[in-house]
Amino acid sequence: MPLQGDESVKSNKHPNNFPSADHDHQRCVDSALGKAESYCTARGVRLTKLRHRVLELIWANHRPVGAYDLLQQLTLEGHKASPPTIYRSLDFLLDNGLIHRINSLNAYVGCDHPGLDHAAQFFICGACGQAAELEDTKIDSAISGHARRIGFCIEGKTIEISGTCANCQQQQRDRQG
Amino acid sequence: MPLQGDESVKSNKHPNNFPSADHDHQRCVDSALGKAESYCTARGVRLTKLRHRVLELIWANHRPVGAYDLLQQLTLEGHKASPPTIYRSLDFLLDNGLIHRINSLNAYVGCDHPGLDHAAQFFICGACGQAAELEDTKIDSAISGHARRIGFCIEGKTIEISGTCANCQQQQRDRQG
DNA sequence: ACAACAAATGTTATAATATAACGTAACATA
DNA sequence: TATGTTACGTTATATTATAACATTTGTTGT
Repeated sequence: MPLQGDESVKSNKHPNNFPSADHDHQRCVDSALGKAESYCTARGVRLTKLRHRVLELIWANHRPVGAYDLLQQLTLEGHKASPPTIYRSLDFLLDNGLIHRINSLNAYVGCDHPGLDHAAQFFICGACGQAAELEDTKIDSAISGHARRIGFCIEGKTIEISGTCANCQQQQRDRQG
Repeated sequence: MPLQGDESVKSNKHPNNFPSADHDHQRCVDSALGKAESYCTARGVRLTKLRHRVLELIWANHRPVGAYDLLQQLTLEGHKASPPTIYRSLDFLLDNGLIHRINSLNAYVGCDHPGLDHAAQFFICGACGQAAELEDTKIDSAISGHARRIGFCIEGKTIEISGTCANCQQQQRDRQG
């Protein structure tokens, strides 16, 4: 049986949408920040030092993070910030599609593919706290279809599914026996 | 051509899910409150005077209403209420499926069919402020299907589509042309 | 380089939403 | 009617977000 590629190379593609605990997260961060930089350059908007740092803090992991958590982080780093500082950065990042707001958590999470006008859908694990962004065309077209039938003109979508991800379910089974 | 039923009888069934401005709203209220009462009796939980009144206030129209708006209403009625009062009633109503919370608005809206374990989906019109609850099985099965494929165990769903309803689009066209 | 304007950030105060903690009253049941 | 439970009252405070205005930083034209 031939080798099917080098299995020792950790992939950042997560077949179940949730990153494993041991994935190379630095690659996620580098990729996201890199894309953000080129995207802002291309659009002629300024990813300032502050905005860059806030985005980086949001990308600390795959968990949605609250505005005041970010504020605290900045403060720990010696940046004497107040709420408007962080909310303005969040607004910029939201406007430019670099992050998403999770309404059910009042929290913010990084977006991997800025700029695309994508209908974000989130699966959010209550156990590990991670949020997986997807763009399932079936979900999207089911919604668009319904909107069309009732003549509703869509402007924004909030699709947030909470529950337990496959990884955490497995861990819970392991723990129980 | 034969008559196709009495068209002078106003129906509370709204083909596009959004109630028309002139619908007989008292029927919505009576129906909802009636169902709530029997549902609570059946389940052996107490729809107290306060809870009943809060539910009634929420059903004042089809617009999601904020906790502090309800509080103000109660206060105007001479009930010296403070936030915990209203939030406890809201919690009760939420727990018993008599209302839903609209996460994207931090607001609460009445539910027409309590008790059913239904996956609520909302279309929310930014023009008239009304929210239409639906249960589109295609949307729901698209989400369930995706969850199954990634092994995600669903606990709760937030599906809130914002935009403009057909009625309001028509009004906007009338106004312009 | 400099003036003039625009964009971003700093700063103070406050709004809006929600909960903790503990005391009192109402209700249910034996 | 004693007893326990459920609901409600009350005070204080937590959490999330924005308004308004001052200052700094960056950009552009000259």
